[in-house]
Amino acid sequence: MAVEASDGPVTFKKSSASKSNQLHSEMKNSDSYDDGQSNRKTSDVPASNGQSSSSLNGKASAIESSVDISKESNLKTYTKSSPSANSKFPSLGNKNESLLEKKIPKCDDFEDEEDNTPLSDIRMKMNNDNDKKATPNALKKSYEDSDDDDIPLSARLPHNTNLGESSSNYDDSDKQETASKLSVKRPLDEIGSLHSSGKKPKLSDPGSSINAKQISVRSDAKVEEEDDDDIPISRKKNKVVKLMDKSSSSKKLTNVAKVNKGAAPSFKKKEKLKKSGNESEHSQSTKLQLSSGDGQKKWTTLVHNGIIFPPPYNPHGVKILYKGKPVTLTPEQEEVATLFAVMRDTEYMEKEIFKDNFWNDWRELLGENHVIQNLKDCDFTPIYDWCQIEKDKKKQMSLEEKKALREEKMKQEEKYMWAIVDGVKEKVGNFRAEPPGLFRGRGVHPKMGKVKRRIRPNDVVINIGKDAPIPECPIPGESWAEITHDDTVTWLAKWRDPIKPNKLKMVSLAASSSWKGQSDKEKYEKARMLKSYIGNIRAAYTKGFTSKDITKQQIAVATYFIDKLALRAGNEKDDEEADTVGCCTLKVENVTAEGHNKLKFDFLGKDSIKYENTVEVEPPVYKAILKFQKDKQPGDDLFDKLDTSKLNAHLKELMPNLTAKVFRTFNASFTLDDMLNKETKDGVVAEKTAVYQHANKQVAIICNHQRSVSKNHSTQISKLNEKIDELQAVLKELKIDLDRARKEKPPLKRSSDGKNKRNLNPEAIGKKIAQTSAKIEKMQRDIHTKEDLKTVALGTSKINYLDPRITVSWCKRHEVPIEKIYTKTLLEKFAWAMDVDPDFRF
DNA sequence: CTTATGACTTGCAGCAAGGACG
DNA sequence: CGTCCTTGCTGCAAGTCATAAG
Repeated sequence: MAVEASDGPVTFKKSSASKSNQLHSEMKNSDSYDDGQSNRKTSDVPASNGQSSSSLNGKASAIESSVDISKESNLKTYTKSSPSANSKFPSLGNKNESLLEKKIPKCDDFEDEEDNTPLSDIRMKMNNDNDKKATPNALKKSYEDSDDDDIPLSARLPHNTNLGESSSNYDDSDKQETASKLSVKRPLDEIGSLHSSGKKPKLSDPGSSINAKQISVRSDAKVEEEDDDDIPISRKKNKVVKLMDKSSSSKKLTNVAKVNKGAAPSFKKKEKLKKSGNESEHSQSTKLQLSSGDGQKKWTTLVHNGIIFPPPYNPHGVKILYKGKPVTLTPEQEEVATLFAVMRDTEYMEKEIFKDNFWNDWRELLGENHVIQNLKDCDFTPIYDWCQIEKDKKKQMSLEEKKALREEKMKQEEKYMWAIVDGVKEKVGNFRAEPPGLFRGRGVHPKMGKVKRRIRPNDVVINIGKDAPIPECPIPGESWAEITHDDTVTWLAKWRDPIKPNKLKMVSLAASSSWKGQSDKEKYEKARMLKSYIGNIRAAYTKGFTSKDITKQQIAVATYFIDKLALRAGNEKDDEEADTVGCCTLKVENVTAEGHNKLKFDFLGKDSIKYENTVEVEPPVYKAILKFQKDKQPGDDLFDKLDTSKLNAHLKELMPNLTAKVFRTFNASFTLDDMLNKETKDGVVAEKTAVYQHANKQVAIICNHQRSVSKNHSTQISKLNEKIDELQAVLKELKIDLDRARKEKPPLKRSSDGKNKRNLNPEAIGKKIAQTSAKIEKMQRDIHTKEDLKTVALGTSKINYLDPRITVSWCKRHEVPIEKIYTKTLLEKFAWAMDVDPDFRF
């Protein structure tokens, strides 16, 4: 393959390759993918922030309740093979339209695009000049793609005709039918009625904090819903509630577990039985009918209980020392002092800005004429020690006590954990107001150390259905700032960030919710669409490299970077934030021309993560960069004629809804799909998951997802090495024993303790040798992967960039249990992708 | 147009729960 | 069967991008 593109202008050389070296030089060896060439460097992550947790934060871990159920449903869906997709993602119609009318799904852009895009010709042209030299997989692939670009889209993506509706289904011939037949999808109310003989379910459990006007409770309860149809809703509701409780019980857990692990691996190949009909039943949990468009109505009914606040500050009365003397503080002053005290052994304490900012804010609380006149003379040790003791006490608590505490918390929080959206119960993401704390920015942040004051109900705007009861304000005597009923947004509550007052903090549904699932899916569909446009786009920007119009030229080069290097767009930032850059905000000093068409990138990107990479670029790009840098200072903008909105406006001319970030998604998913399909061999599951991990790692490298090396990394490594040494010694002895045994001599005494060993026959010794060396090998592999991944973060791409359908379909094809790849929460998050066709390709 | 703001996604680190280990 | 380690999950900061406002 690859042939085709090889003559064109765009040289996507080692993009990923070069990047791969990016993280550490260590990994260069042994990694077949990092072939080379590129000059990667080690980037030392400036791991900025040592967070120490303040004891104030309660972290409640989200508990299983609903989880299990949904899991179950996933499995179900799974097993029964794909046909349910449609119902899961109902068309985007308006709830009010009759279902039947909706036969032809309304497609967003996707469909249209395809139709009117005259890609073919353009593409053809392109192919001829496409050049893709050492293209790394991703790009290479894309090139190939562009090759088939001449194939009429319709032919290429036959199934996608209805993208808007159900892109995931490749062959939905029958589904289609099904859909129109029982266009159950949709409106929950409708679904509700379906199941409940037309009445709107009423949720009126007095005990429950949520009173929904209409609830048909699907997702979680769906299991039983089916048999419940004739039960009066009110009762049903109770049942549902119960069910949910149950779900957290171990019983349910076990069931699920059984299903999973049992004889039926999650991804056994199944013949695809396509039944039409009854899928609607299962299509539950995700009814995504939201349209992607903005300003669109996102919901009809929305019921929730608002948010919960941290408990009020409980003064401990411990005094700090000022110039050696104890000072009594008011509770407010003490609270802030405590926030500072607990940060004693973080690296923030070495940062002057941090201390200055803290002092400024604290001083305000102390008042002008306070005894305490400077921070330097304050000794917070007493408070620090007190906190340590408290921490220890907590640690010492018995298991029961801890459990009781946790349950207590759960009980308090439970009502906040759920919202009912259009009758469907959904998990809420973060329903806790952020506790007060000292702001920790990442990198060199001008505001670090500022006091993040306590959020009160009066700061919080609640967004809720008109007919829903207004959540009771959890703090007596206070009240919400405002109640809105904005059905064009998906947040349930918001407040202004006290640190950056023009930033908002919002409470919305959890990642497993339909809202999130739907937009996630749309995101990946958009990226997939880019696949068919990419050839074109590359041709276009290649042409632009030499444009006389400097703006166009800059756009071309910027797009090239975004495509090739997966750079972020790079919005403008103000001085109140850490100084980081993205593509459009690159400074002259961030890119160095090193000769031979090599450009060295070196800058701090999002979260102040260092991006360091040297790449060979197209000669015209190289020239263009030299030109852009000419007559500028190091700190000047490289792309002075450009900003993200201009760039995105341009991208939109090339493909509908295209923006810069789509390239990251595209490159990531494409790479995964490509690598999985090239690398996966027959073998045991562990080998396959290793392939997956390897692909995942490449993606992480492309996206520059780093993590800081854990503090005890080196100790861990040396421990492993020690063990290996020990085993090696054992091995040596065994070999001697083997020799002797063959000569029928008894084994020597054990060197370690001088005791006698059992006299074994050669076979037995041979076996031991094999075992031991296997152990050694395994440990060596462990060390290797550990080193390999010590600065690479795989999670971010798995969560945000890799189309789960690639993973799921791959698992199905290769009989890898999906649980080997996705954790429980990820399975929930990706519920929408579980029933993908095994043949799905990105 | 430019700037501000709002809505929503992406990102790393820390923590705590769960698993491996001796 | 406690301790050490690993890992998943949450917290919240920091991006992107559309749009409203000036």
